[in-house]
Amino acid sequence: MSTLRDKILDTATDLFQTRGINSTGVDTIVAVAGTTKMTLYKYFHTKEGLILEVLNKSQQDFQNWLDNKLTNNSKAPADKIKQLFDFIEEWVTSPNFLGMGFIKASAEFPNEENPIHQLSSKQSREFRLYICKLANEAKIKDADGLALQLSLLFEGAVQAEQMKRGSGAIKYAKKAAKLLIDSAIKQ
Amino acid sequence: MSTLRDKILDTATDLFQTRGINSTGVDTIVAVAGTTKMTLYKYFHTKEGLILEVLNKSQQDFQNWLDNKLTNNSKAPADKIKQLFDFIEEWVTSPNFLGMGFIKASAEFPNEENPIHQLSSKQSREFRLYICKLANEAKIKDADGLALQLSLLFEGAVQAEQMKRGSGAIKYAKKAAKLLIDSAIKQ
DNA sequence: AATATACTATACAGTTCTGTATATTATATT
DNA sequence: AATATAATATACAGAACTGTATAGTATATT
Repeated sequence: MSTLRDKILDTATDLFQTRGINSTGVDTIVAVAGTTKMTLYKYFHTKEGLILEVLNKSQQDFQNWLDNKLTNNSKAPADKIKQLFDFIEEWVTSPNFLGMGFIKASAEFPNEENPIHQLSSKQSREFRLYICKLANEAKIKDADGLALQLSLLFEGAVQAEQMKRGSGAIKYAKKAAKLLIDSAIKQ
Repeated sequence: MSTLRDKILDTATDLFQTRGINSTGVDTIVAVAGTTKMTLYKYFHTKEGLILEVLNKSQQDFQNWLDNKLTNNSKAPADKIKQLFDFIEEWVTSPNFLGMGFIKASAEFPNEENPIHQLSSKQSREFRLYICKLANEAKIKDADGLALQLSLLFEGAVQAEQMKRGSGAIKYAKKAAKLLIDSAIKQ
């Protein structure tokens, strides 16, 4: 129920996204969150622990948001995968959008042995499996293949948007996704 | 003619890719390169200057390699764009592959005001324009749109491969590219 | 032989970083 | 009223970081 813990988590999430993880010191985090290091280290034993929690929460928030959007708006199971990129567009073009946590984290921690890298990799895999579930529900034959292709488009579009806000890349990713989905349905 | 300058540049390129840019100190670079900081700072006035040169050289090397592959193997201009992802696959699956410099750099320096971020963004744009040139030579109507889509697939596939080596993502990116190119040709 | 050039060795200034130790204050709970 | 809990304030250890100052060496060039 500690609101201070959440405040630290939210502040770190924002600073990591806007300044980078390695470029954000714990001193900055507590200063912006309006608390002290003692409190930060009480809740998160190490900076690495904080980073891992930030990544986990960000991913959960995104997945929950997306899943709610899909289940509330799609009637038939086949509609879900067709609407996927509509909601991704909504997410990417939102003024609050700051990028995808696991994409940036994996770049900052390129070593595959690193726990942060491993979590990023796991989150990427889980998101692909989520798309795969949608493809299976839509009775698509090569669900694995389509899911991988769509996840590539997704990560590419997010990457493009991270590099240059308002790039409009998501519009074309949407078109490409439509084409790939239609082609996969026909098979 | 200075071979020591090149040695520093090559060492930094490797360390930045394998350990991350912010996680690699100049002390580490000179130790691995077998020289001293005085020499490094003689050739590269700041660490930022070194980073910018590393990014520039990496991108030039990649673009030259790709362009040579395409001009040596493709007879008709329309073949070039069709073979693009064959050579990208060759590049990505090579044992020397360590990722795409500008993708990682833009994640480590997310601020759009930062010179390193700006160079990354410029390199991404230039690569897309290169694909666009190929699409135009192949007389594709919506060359801009196709180029953007292919660059998204490219960046997504590289991102996937950076996260997990041997992910096989490039195989499916190739299939998706084929589909998108065929669809763009028909229009 | 004298001199310029390239490089090395080393020490250090000044900052920033993670993480901890210590002491104090405010707020609930019993 | 007494006591546990939560948070603050502050200082600091110890390491790592960028960048520079100083002095010395090795190799060409004139």
